[in-house]
Amino acid sequence: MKDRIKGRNLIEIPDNCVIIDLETTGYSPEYDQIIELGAIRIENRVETGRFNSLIRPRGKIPAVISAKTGITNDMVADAPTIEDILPAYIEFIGSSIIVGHNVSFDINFLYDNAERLGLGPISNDHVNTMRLASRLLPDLKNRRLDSLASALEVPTNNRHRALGDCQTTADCLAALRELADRLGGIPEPPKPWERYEKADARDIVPETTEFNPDSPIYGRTFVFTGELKSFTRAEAMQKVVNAGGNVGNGVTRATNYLVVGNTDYYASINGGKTGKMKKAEDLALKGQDIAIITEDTFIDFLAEN
DNA sequence: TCTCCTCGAGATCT
DNA sequence: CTCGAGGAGA
Repeated sequence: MKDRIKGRNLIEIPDNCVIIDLETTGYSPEYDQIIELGAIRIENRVETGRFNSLIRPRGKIPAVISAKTGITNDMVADAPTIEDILPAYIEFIGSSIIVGHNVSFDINFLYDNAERLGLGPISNDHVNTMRLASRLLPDLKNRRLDSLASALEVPTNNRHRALGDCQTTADCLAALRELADRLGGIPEPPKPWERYEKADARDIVPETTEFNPDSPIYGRTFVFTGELKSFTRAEAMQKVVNAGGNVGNGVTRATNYLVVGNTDYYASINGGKTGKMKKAEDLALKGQDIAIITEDTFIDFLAEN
């Protein structure tokens, strides 16, 4: 891998920045070339200038790229070369914070071309709108620019042309700023354990409408305690409702089965029984149709479904 | 059960 | 970069 002395990757929504986008002949800064440069300067949240130029590469533009961008060999026949135009582009950017969608892609192309032409390292601090999207719109199905714009109700024009994508990114940045203001800031990324879905019985809904009435799970109400080995608690609850059973968070008069996972930790600090286990035993003594079963028995139930 | 870590895989850009 | 799996320690 190539070592680049780049600026800092910031998590913020700057009031002053330059939004950039490049069109290239491919994904590799080493083997592919820039065929269009675009930039929009933002000062105090207002556009104060833009830069746009097609670039004539050495050799031909691959057909797949022309299909994607609409940039053809004819269009760049009279365009300047990267050597002609890059100094002006870098001057336009100046020392501003650079903003872009997956901005490392664009910066890497700029960095390598600038280095090759003796124009010094591109060491500007930068903001990646894809990262902002992860923080502010964590439920997005994907983080492509189209999806981000759609979620933020930002119109997209001239997609896959440099200036068009700059404009889309600029509009998304403004919308993300509003969203951040509403949320009181940019949220921290979820901790690894926070990425797992919480096991709240009220959130579990069946994924099917066809149940087997002969299943030992059908029509019965399950509650879990301890740490399950074969699946998360949410997954186990899902399996129950998918088999026509019900789930609860705690042991009640409606509970038929208490499934016990690994309770070693509690066993080490308590009398070996969780509160749910004590309550289940209590209800069983009072004649309730409730049984305490192991995770293995529960798995057997699933197999009979 | 809660907290926190590492590792590999997948995503995104043209 | 983020996410999911899996494990360590309390």
